Amino acid sequence: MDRDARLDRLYSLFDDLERHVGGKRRLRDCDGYMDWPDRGVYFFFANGEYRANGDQLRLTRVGTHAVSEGSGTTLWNRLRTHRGALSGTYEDGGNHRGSVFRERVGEALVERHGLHDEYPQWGHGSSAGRDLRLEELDLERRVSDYIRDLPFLWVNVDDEPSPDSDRAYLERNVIALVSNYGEDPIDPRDARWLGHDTSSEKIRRSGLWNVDHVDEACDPAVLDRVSEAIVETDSP
DNA sequence: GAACTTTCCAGATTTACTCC
DNA sequence: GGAGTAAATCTGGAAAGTTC
Repeated sequence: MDRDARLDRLYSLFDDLERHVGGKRRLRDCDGYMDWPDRGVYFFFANGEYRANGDQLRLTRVGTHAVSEGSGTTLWNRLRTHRGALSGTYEDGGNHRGSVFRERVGEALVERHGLHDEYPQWGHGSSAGRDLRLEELDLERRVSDYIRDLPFLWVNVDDEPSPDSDRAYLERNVIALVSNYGEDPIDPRDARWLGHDTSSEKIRRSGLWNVDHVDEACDPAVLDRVSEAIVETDSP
């Protein structure tokens, strides 16, 4: 099976998954009281951007969590980090220093709109004080707007936290399969895709908001593992 | 050292249960 | 059904830990 055919099967599996869980969700419509699996892999799709075949939304980011021994982080814990704060001091903002997805989206917004002078510290360091975070709040809100509007799916993969977990395997190999980095592009990104403005060559060339695994080879067996995971996934 | 993930904690919110 | 209470869960925020 060539890469084209594998991608067709992957997206066909996403169609199955969507039917299985009752449709894609958006983070703006989700909360932690929904019945999320404790652990899993999530797939964000581009909003309004379709594959070359014209009827399937284009995958834009793959992620997971609990890939360290002993980790207790849940799937929702990770998703809400990407979603950002709903209320409080940083209402509708978030913390891009806790979510590389947020950081990369914000960085691309800075590039696209020439905001370097306004946000010189964006992405610098692993924490920031209150004053700096308030200065960055407007951009955090724009990032939240962008991410909360992306349709996403997830699969339940609840094995023990470890770098060798099934979650890590799925994440790594789905990224490797979809990535256009070093490949003849399949489903090339729309010219308006925000990721074209990031400084990360891996994001621009892979067509994904991912940096890790975009230049790796894909194990074809991952498609069977995705199929198995769909069966184990319930609607929240 | 940079990039990214996980942990911790205090306070807020929701749910479940009991009693009237 | 409504009020009160306890338990469970979620939240934002900050910083430490892990991996490469």
